[in-house]
Amino acid sequence: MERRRRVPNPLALAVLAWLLWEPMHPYELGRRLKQTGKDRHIRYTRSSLYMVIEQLARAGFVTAQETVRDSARPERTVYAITEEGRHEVHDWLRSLLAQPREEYPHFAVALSLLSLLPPDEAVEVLRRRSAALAGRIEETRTTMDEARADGVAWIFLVEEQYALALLEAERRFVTELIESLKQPDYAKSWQETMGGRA
Amino acid sequence: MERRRRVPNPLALAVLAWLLWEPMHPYELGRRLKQTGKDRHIRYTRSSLYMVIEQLARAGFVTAQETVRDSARPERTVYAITEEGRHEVHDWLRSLLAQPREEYPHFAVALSLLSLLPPDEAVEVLRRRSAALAGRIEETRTTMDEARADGVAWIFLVEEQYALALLEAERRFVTELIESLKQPDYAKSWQETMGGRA
DNA sequence: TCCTGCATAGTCAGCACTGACTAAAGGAGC
DNA sequence: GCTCCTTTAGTCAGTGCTGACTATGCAGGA
Repeated sequence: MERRRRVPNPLALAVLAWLLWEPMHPYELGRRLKQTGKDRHIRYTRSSLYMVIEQLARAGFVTAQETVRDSARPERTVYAITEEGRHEVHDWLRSLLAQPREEYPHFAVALSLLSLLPPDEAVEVLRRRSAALAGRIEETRTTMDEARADGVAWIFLVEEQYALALLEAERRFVTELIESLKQPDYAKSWQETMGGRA
Repeated sequence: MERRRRVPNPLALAVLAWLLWEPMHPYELGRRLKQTGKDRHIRYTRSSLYMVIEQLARAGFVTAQETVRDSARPERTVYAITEEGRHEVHDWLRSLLAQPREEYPHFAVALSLLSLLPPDEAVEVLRRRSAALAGRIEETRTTMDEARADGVAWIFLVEEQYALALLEAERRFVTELIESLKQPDYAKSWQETMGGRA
């Protein structure tokens, strides 16, 4: 199906995409990722950034162009994307968009063990989640509104729109789940099967 | 906020939960994870299972009980959960349920780069995704129906229900996105800004 | 009787990732 | 002109994870 990528870390895709624009040194890349808020959807730390760029260089997707010593700053290596790198971006992007991947949200694991908790405790923690989700939904909406007010086109906000859709779906799910757990027959059957545990 | 877990891998939570039931050897644990389909929501391979159990033992959440040499099979070490382990399961479970974590779905990264693709190409790949999503939705529904027919209680299917809710939300999102991309003014503005690239 | 394939059970080398550290320059405050 | 904090820029040790490998028993066919 999907052949394994030479550098599977999604951070690598973002790096390649920025280098499509112009050559840059790692620190600059990191700054742009932060500034444009793209780091909200990618697991990003400075050390992993350097690691990933090293891997990209080994794979031949980028090349070290020059080592600049601007005035007196620590020296910075500027990287440029290669032809192979350009190809990789497009191929990877198409495949990520076309094929849903198995994702493993932590919440799903927790849900599969929900029966371990007494019903009232389960309801309590899920209420806390619901409130937290409401907060995130609010935040995301604000971010998007502000961006739109700054004239950012909708196409550059699709990933936020997607995050919002998922958050809202999860919130609906949690709300319904809480209702189900509050039914007296659930409490009863839980007592019968799990009540006598250590 | 959330203090870091000694063994953060979610597979560890599943392992501890099974050991709550009775002591077991690693291979047996793996078999049960597969049989009950819990491996669909956890990143699971045999090697990571052994690694995780080793980590749990170091952390004091499980202890090696005995090394059995049943007839002639390779010897198997049986592990039991400790008091600390029991505590960890409940604490971890509660915190996973109560606090939404930052998840980093690959699709979000891809979406943030959607503007790189020509509109008609974007529409084409997203249509493929939509079809794939429909397939998964169908599969999940079937799995759940079969389980229910076998008398499995709803509480043991919540994680599937959750997966279904997310899949359906994503499908709706993709459908709407395709419609937006098909608008002639998007093609026009894409031509203007991106048309003249390499 | 031998061979092949499959299920059981576990090990390990190599690489990826993270948190913590280094180090120099710029600027604020006194 | 001195001190201290922040920003810029990058390194590295330690640990975690994955794919590929090892090894044994057993069933069934030729």
